[in-house]
Amino acid sequence: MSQSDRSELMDKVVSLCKRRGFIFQDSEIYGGQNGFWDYGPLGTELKRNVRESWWHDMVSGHDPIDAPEGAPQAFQMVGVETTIIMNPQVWKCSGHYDLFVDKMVDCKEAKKRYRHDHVNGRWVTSKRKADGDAAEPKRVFVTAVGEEAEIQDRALSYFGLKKKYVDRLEWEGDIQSLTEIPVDDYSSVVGPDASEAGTLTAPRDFNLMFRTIIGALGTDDDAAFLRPETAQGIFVNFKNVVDSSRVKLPLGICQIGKSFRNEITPRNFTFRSREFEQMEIEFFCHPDQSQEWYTYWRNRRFAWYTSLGIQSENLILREHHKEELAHYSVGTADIEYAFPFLPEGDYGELEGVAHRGDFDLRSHMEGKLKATDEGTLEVELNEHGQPKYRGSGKDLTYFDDQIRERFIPHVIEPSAGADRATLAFLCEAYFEDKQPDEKGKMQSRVVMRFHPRLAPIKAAVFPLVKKDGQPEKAKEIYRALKAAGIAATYDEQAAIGRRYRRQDEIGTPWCLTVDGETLENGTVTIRDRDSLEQTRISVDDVVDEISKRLRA
RNA sequence: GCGGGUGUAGCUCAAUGGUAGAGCUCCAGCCUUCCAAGCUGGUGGUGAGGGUUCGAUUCCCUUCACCCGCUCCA
Repeated sequence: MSQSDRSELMDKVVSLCKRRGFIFQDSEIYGGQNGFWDYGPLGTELKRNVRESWWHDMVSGHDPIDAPEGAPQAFQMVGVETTIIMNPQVWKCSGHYDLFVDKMVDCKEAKKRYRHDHVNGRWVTSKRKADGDAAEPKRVFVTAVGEEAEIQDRALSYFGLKKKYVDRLEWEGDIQSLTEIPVDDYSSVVGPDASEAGTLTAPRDFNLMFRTIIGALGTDDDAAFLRPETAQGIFVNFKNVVDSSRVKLPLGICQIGKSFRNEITPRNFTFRSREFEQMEIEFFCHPDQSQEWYTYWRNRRFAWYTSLGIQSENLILREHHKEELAHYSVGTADIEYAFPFLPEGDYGELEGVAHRGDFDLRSHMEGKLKATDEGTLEVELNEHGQPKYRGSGKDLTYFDDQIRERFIPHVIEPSAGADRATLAFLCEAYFEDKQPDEKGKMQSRVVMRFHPRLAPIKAAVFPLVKKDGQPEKAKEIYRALKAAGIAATYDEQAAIGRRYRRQDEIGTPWCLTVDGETLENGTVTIRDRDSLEQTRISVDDVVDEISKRLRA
């Protein structure tokens, strides 16, 4: 598909979403709200089906007695539902607080990130050794995260001067915070760990967590945060679940819920939203087995998307490179979909499957961890030698009474985006074909080819004509379907062909039509959305037949 | 965050410094025995705020949203 075809396809999906009530811009009558989206009646059903399929396939339908295909052994899966606002200490220990709250500048050369207000510097002019003797003097703003002496060292090193030539540095003004330097001058700023000028990005807000206040009279001291991921609610409840639920490792604890991130650039329809829903599993296992489980979950989660109708050529499993990995992660793979708003060959993340080691449980025991130069983790200390953020101090280890061993479980985290999955299913389902009309002329048709499990409406019931007792019979069938818990709709409006097309456009897999024969022999036609084939079945078998096809 | 573009009915698109039109959709009826465009009627709109003007959908400013590129992606 060409680039313009892809972008046209995306436009059509967005347009259909609005036209048929899948997705609306949030607060649209007030001009909208960047990064927030609402689901309409059909979108709500679709997303519910995504969530319910996930919950069924991962939790409620899971068989803990025997090992599923490909799994190293049998395991248990349970659910929790934790709060959006948690004790702020959770985010301090998880590491989100430090990363998510301040204005930061990044150094493209040193690949480091600094708090904007922690970087200090001073204007200085001198000749640069590297540029040769004939070179003009340069004026730069040399910075360091420390104090005056350090800035001088940095300047000497930038100009390539030995310490005894310190008088060749022509200082100008006092030490200033980087916050006082206009961004236009950043091409002359030498970053704290850079060898060249101009490697710092403009300062950016990293208030990526939404802040709120607890208590009606709350002040900033009562600040709290909306969770940026549901995972921490699982980690802090690990001990509760183990102690209360007669569960053993290996164990998956699952949660579906809203999360909030103040994205810098919300874009691409619902793909990057500021309020979004996650479907997360934290899978706890013995450290010796964690590699096997990591491989298992990667493959299992990939297969989940294809089982619900995503073509495997539109889906990739991308293993992260070493440099991409968080410092605690042994491995991470993204499950990515070829969204049509991306260039050909590019994929967008639906789900990340991360091997997180013991980082999370340890952080909540000991306090915020940081990586050492040797690549191990230790508690980050403040200037008094105390933990920067104190952990809970609770024992979150696990005792395995089979092998009589106590250990901190390792965690495999398959973390899926419910809205991203929903969007992928929408894009994947969109299809146009040509079908003959009543005169045999070919007409274009828009059809959403949702997997029946995901389709917002499973069956539509029509009387062929609005007379001869057909509507009454059709309504009976419609009510029988509803009573059986099958999402159904009834429509007697307009010509039969038009009614079929309306259902095609919202992805209803089957249409049942009452006609003259129905009243004679008690059969109706059942029409398949994709093949347009019609067969006759007994009215009495309708509910069973639809149920059977839904399970197929 | 920066630069460019766009914003008229549910959708696709017209038009104009002087009463904003069409097709499709939708709704109400008629007609209709299986795949959208037969008939009649109807609902409905200039993203928001301000300015210029006798009068602004049109010109100007601000703002919001969306799209594209850059940046970013914890």
